[in-house]
Amino acid sequence: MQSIRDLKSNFSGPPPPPMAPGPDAYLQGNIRMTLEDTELWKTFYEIGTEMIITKPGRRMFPHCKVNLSGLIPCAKYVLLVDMVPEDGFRYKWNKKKWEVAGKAEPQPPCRTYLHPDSPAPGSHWMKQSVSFLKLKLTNNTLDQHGHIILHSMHRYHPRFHIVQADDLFSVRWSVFQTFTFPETSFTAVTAYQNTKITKLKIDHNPFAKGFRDEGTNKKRRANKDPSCLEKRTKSSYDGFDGEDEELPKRKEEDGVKEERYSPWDAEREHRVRTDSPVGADTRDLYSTEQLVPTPASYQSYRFHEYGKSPSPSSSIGSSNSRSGRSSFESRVPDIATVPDHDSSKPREVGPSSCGPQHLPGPQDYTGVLNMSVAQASKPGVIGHHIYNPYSTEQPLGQWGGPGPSQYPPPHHLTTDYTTQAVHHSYHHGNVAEWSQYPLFSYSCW
DNA sequence: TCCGCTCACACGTTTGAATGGC
DNA sequence: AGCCATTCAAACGTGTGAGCGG
Repeated sequence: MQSIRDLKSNFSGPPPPPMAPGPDAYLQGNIRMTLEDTELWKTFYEIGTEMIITKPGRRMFPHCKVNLSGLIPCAKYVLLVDMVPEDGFRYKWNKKKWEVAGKAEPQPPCRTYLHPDSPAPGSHWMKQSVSFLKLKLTNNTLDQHGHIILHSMHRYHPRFHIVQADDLFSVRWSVFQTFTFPETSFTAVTAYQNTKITKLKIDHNPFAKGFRDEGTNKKRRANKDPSCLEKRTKSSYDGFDGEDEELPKRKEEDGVKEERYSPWDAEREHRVRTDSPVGADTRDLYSTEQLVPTPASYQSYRFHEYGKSPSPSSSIGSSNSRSGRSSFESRVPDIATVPDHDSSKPREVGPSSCGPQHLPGPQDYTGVLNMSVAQASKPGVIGHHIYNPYSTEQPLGQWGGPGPSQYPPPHHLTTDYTTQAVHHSYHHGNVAEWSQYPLFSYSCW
């Protein structure tokens, strides 16, 4: 786990460089990704972000929104997000802080969320921030809607992947550039544990406006027994003396206060001393870039110096993604996307140096990528295959030690094709083992 | 008894179809 | 006929709190 001090230095680092790179920036493969709403994310992170997971699926708040630069304007890219366990533990909320409550449960089926605009030209991704608003988290391991499946009381962080690929067919042959942001890590919960998080969510999430104190939601509260209301108000905000004005005020403070990490203090120390079920010796496999076989010439411009990354967590991590190539060839990713494909939103159609751009509408990759292009909510469209996480091809237990059939030779990535390893934009002390959390579930390739 | 999970609920936001004016 | 702005209802997203089960 990254130390608090390290984190602080990351948070208080220099402001990101301008998003518009120089004309030759992309020639150097200098793809950059910055997280939006970092102040908000940090505010949550300082307290210990929690994300509700429900059976039907719940959006994240704050939701993931990133800015991209350094892409080749006319080359097409696919954007993906998956969730990676922070460690191998299950947690419990004990009064005012999180504590380790044992080993993690077997990892649920690995899901990857495909941004609905994918694939789209680099100019499309760079012209405005890219939002993953509709990404949903669920604890339903039988989920058929393509939501990302997580375990409650476990910690995760989102991982963003940029793949240069003309279509989803060729994703598997392309180079992945992977980005993570330490402040986006969170604990998946079925009900909020830390009342400070509840209040933060209510204060910042417009959908929760009805629960704010400012005079709204009178009807609901009026129906409550005053004593209960008092009790709730007292307990809910216990220890959180910040009123609405506090947050903007805090933004003006420089850096991050160490004491705000208190929810994790004990746990952090514990984890440093405790062996992760996934093993600690592979932590340096947590690479920024996950490489998939591709012609060498194709890669030449894609590798870059990550020290320049504008990520708030930019630091030099380590190492190559090592992999066996045997598994990627026969598997396809389980890619999830939102049911309501945003194909109706304005697309990149204006003139550009790339010539006319036609962003594809929803495409039917069924049978090719085995993706749940989650039209599940639309009767009549669901006819095609929807990924079954519990098919015989994928038993549970990814974490506890996958069987050979489940995880054929170490990785689907091979050093044979990696011209160069690129460091991750940050390094946790005990991040989940990379090999255990491939971009795409092995069951899907 | 404790703890985690599910569900119904009330409330607010978002979305898109319908309508009317120009 | 076409465009734009407004209205309105349905769908959706949210946290709450009671109840259930291990």
